[in-house]
Amino acid sequence: MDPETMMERYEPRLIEPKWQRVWEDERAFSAASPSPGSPRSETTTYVLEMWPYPSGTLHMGHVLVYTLGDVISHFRRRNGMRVLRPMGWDSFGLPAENAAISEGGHPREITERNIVSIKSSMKKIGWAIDWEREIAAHLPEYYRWTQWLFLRFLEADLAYRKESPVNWCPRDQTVLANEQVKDGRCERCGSEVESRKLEQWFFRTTKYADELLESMKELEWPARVLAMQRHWIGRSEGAEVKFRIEQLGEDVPVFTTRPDTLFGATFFVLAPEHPLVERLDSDEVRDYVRRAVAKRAAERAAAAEKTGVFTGLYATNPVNDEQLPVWVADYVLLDYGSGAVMAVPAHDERDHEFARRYDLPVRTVVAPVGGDVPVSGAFSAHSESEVLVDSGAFTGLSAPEGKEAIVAWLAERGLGEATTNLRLRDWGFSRQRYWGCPIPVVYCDTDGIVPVPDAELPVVLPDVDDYLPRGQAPLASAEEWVQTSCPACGGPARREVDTMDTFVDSSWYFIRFCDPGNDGAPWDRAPVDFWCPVDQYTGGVDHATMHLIYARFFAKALNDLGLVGFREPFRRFFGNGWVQMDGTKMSKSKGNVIGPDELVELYGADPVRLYILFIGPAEQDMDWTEGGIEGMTRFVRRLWRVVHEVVALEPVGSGDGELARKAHRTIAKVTDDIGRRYSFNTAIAAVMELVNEIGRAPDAPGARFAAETAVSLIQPYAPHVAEELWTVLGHERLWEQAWPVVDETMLEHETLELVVQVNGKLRDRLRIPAATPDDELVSLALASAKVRAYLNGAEPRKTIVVPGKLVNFVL
RNA sequence: GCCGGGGUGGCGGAACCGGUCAGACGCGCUCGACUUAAAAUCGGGUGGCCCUCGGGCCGUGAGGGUUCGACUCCCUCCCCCGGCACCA
Repeated sequence: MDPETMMERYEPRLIEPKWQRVWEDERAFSAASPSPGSPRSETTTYVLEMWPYPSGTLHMGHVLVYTLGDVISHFRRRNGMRVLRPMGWDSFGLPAENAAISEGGHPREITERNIVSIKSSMKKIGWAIDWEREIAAHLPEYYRWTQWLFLRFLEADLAYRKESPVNWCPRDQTVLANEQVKDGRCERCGSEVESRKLEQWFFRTTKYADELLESMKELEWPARVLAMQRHWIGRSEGAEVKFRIEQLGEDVPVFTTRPDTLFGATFFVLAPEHPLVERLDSDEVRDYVRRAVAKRAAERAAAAEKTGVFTGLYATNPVNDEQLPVWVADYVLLDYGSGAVMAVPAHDERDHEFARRYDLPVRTVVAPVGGDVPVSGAFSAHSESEVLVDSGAFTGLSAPEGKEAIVAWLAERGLGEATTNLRLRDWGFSRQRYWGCPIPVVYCDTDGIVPVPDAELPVVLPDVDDYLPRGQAPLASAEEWVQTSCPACGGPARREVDTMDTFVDSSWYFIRFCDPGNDGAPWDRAPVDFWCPVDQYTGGVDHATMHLIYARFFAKALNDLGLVGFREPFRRFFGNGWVQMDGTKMSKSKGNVIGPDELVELYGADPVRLYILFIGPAEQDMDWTEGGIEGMTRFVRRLWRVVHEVVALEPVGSGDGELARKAHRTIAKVTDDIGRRYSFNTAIAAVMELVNEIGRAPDAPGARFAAETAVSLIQPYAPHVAEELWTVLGHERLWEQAWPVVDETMLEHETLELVVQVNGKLRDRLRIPAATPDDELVSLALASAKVRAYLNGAEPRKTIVVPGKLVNFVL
């Protein structure tokens, strides 16, 4: 192909590899480490997207999230900021292990092969990534420090081991965190989750529950994500009240958010799994419990009817010494509150339903002021404006006063106290699988749980022959590895064979990026203090109650351990939507799946990058269509042509005409859309408008300025073609050029359209000089023949003037 | 049920603080130019209804309201998506 033709046609295959090579040679996007002691400043910025799991190929979701991050990082760099924008691999986890099981091979080989392939795809899209900081969770030089951090958590009692009922996935043969169970099913494979009692490792996430809620107000995160976290943590205010069961010699605590209704309690309920239930000597109760426990959680939740059985026991209501029959019922959950409730059927819907079914009394104790006490047996929802009735010495108090007074009365007598309850559970992170970070402890008959000394890290994941999960961790079969000596006494000991949840790896990876090569510590404080916390984090909202809570927990814990200087890891978070291809119905079996590699091959990286952000608002789900990408190719070609036309015609001067004004308005719009509004689609539309206008008058004064502006503004989205056209325009190194600056005086049109309304209806539009003083607008409007026709000689009752925009006459 | 987000042309979407006949930008469709022809490209048109071709009326899920003026604010309701769900 001769040079002439190359100049005339847009050829992504030629220009994209060319510029990718230049950036690599120039180390254009490598973030230099800060010099010792250099302080973090306003112009330091850490831009990060959630690191990918290295599955075989990229998908369009990756294209969206990393292009988004790319636009932000280019934009910030060109606005004079020093940008850290790294990439790494969340490379431990089940898919590689499952692939090893079904196809043979080692998860490590599969993972590393995938990394090579996915990285090469990423490079072809031309993302501005600092590849010199690449890290991977599965490498010993990374997981050594995951283990090291675990040991610090263990020392600080932020990690502990206990037996507890856990979510068990029968298919993946492993424990799942609560966060990984959706609708009673395994989030990953969809199997129905079972409950098992196992010894497990936990992180004490609940210790930070209050702070996790409280510091949300510092975060610039989408409301939906914060709402999800708030609900997940589920803090509720109430009281713990002790009910004595004399026959068992026990004080049984219950949690209630309605201590004001204590006088309305008419029975008492224990969860079927409650420890006290085991002590009951009744065939009827044992039989009921067996059936209730056998039901899986999902079935129990879906059950239409609440069921239960009377135990023959009575519990004493501490406020009036009434004897309440004790029932065992499946609607009470063991793992919330204390696993027992006081039942107030008049003021709790569930208790009411149960009371109706088993014909238990319903006693109203809260009623509207001055109103009638509801008919006995009715259910009444709570209202803050109601007062206590039939409540002994507390009768007549308002509901909030009653709450306070009753709790105070209980507290004085040691019968209860104000407390809060959480829905959040501690994070169980033991996994009975192979491809994860080994937990660095040993079990010794004499010394119990003994941490592996720091000097012996990493505990290297040994090779095993058989990854097939059998309910015990595959590592248990590596007998030589398992047998070790106790670091404390030197006697025989066995290694922990469970591995860590991969969310542990991803709870601290963003810190490691600041000091990726450190082999003496997980990180040094200086580079971390310089870059962290992450200023702009981007990823899927599906991680709202998993990764995004775990990482926040880690930041707080690491800060308390004195290891980092921040307590929130991600100041701003943007949650991107899902990408579907042609209405989700693409499938491998139909052979109509087109991946990013083929699209880049077919259309070029720039049109793909542009289109993924042009489809719609990036926070919404979107649908990729073939037709849409072709439109984007047309736009890039039009830009290409327009720039060459402008260069050939050599329009004189920057001009102050409409084209230059349009360019300045576009700068303002694009800057605001990218920098403040996260409105990536409308920024592209604005540049399209500008290019369309240049195309209509490529020889007009200001055309050259407008063309340069268009190329400069589109660079974060389409860096290859922008760089190429920048050289056509006679410049170089666009990626490090300052972002265009708006001339405020150029934002207005030379003339503007004055809208004239009569009674709010548009009746005429007048083109007037932009500089027309406001007080002349009315007389100009009145001069309009059309307007006079509508006024019909009448004097306007009222005249509204919006400067520079409209005049409205009200008759 | 509770919490969060939405309902705008044939389609994706725009309208940012209540103010330029709502519909930017793009897709699709359509007419035209170029071509032997097609593709590509370029130019015009494209919310609905009526029309004497000047324009008129209606129109942002439904119904009310506030306002000179409402896609935008308030009330009532319907529908869709996401999260949680016997959480006491």
